[in-house]
Amino acid sequence: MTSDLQAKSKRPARRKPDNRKVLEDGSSRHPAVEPGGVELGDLADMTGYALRRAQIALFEDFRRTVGKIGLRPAQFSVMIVIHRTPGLKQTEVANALGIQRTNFVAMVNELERLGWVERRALDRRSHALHLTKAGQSKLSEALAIERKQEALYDRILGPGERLKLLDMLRRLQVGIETV
Amino acid sequence: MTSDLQAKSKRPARRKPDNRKVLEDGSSRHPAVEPGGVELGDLADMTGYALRRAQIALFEDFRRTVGKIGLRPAQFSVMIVIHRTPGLKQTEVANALGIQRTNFVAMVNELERLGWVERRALDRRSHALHLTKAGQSKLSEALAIERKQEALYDRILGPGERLKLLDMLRRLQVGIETV
DNA sequence: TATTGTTATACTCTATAACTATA
DNA sequence: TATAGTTATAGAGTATAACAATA
Repeated sequence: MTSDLQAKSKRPARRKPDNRKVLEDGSSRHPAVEPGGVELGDLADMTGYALRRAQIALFEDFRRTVGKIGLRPAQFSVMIVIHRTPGLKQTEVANALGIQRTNFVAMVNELERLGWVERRALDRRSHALHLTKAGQSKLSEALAIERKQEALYDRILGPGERLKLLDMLRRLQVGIETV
Repeated sequence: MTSDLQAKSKRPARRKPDNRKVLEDGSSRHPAVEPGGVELGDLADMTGYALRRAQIALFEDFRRTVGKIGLRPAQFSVMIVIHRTPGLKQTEVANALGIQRTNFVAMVNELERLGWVERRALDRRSHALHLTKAGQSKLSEALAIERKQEALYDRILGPGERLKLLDMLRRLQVGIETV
């Protein structure tokens, strides 16, 4: 799967035959091929690409499940943080989640409009964020649904594997951010 | 880390003290805390969130490195597929990468404008995509940089772990998409 | 009739600059 | 002077509908 790029490959004109190997050991060595039968080439071995496709799949799964009760992923994450530590300021929540405070304003506006979050004046320039009763019950619903999906991921990956995945993802993220 | 949500927690007013445990075994049990010291709560154990943050970190890394020579992630992926199988039609490449053909038009326009990709008429309604010489050398440069980053990810994760991560990501993606 | 490429459009997410009022 | 919130704005990325030309 290395790329002899500059080698001016005397490649047959178009669409080379499908030589994909089926490995003997039955391990899930990727097919490196998408539905249409088109090969992904070097892309199939790249961490960032695998990460992107998996993340898209999980977000779509979120929208299909938790999304059914009207929560988007970002809103869900905000409500979890506020529930965990009531009274945080907007900037604190935004920073914790990697959201810019300028984009966070509209988000809180919408969550307030939906009646799930409220701003309480801390002093005259900062707001403490809290979940309303409705927000707490909405979050509770969402967490229950999400827990079921995590169970699905557990079954897909096999025993103990999901926790290993979480650990690797965090190590990778932290490792890259601190280089 | 379970959420006693409906339990109407008689939680102390604000900002509970930092009770995070440092595990004895030195394993990388996540801190569940972001830079500002704000806890992520249930979010810290969710696959989708870990995936999202890791993916953002890797894309930023991509922009810092491969991005330096003027390629964005999506352009990179398109050029890899075209290089792997020259002569594919627009729709084929777009499908393989999960891009809608309607959004793919502007992408190919830009890649053509940059002189890296060319459309060749197959018949009078479909175009075969090919890399130009400049496109091949640009891709070659990009692949070399990307390979170095993969080596970094290898070092961060430890021996053999990156391949295990790739395998888990693909199994998770396929598992979710085929439910 | 189905396919291929295309335009137009809209919505979300994200990024930057600049402003206000407060501490 | 620095901070918290805000507005305006622009750019990606992504989604749908509709259309023309062609197979």
